[in-house]
Amino acid sequence: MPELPEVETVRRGLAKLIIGKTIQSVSYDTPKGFPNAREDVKAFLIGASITDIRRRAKVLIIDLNNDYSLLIHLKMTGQLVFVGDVRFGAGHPNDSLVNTLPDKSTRVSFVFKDGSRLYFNDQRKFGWVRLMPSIEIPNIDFMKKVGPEPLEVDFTAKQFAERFTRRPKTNIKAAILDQSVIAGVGNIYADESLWGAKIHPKRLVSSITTEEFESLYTELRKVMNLAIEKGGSSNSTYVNAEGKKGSYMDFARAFRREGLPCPRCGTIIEKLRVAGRGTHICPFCQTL
DNA sequence: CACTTGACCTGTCCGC
DNA sequence: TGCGGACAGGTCAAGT
Repeated sequence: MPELPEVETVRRGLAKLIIGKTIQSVSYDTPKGFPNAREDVKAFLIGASITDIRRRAKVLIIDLNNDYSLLIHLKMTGQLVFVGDVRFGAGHPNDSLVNTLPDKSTRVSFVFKDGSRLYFNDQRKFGWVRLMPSIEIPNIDFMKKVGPEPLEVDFTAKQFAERFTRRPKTNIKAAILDQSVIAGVGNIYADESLWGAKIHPKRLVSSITTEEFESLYTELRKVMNLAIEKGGSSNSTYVNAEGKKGSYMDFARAFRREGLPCPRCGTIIEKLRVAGRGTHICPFCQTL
């Protein structure tokens, strides 16, 4: 799923909906949905209140008032959906999804003291939730190796290009998907930004010029900011914290547009496989 | 070591 | 309709 813009959309939605709420009960499947639940997580969760919701790369961090935090990764099909009042039932202004939860892909359910609920749904079961002391978060392997946040205001094009020097012999698409190079980029926004910068995804990193890195930096930030503005991309399962889809796909220029004309030159967009992922390019604008 | 490929799961879509 | 295979927003472990 969910890449940086989708996770950020969920974060913003949840921040408005659940900060300050107190957990009354929690249920989960183990070990898939909640791998460390065996460590008696309920003792730390029940009675705790949510103080903040942060994001690092594609990981959501829900801070509790007892110095513990929940880390959540949505992977491909994860959803975090808040249901304000289950008594509304059919006819509630929210999308129908909130009226049908929990369902067979629900992996973790939180019930708050006011009766509202938060569901972690994940069709493919790749996602996870973990509880850990907040102070230990920076020490986990992922946080130690993950690259910089591309939308930070003080993150420059020069810093962006410098990050890629660690992967000189791979192709640019594999490098931009590598979370240790840049945080939060996934398949959609890799394709969209490479199209914007007119760079073929199979180009070797070592062949990319300074000007091309500057263009890729600009396009990536533009595309991700637009995606956040549009509430993310919903190909199939992605929804925000209120169960609603994002509309970035209406603005996509290459991703999943094979067979359609390039918005820039009219050449038909092609689909190929790069770094093991479906990849979409304009064969006229993006050449090897 | 750097890089690439398969595995993890369930569901859907497409061709026969 | 049914069945098989490919594929899907991500990341690891295991291969080369």
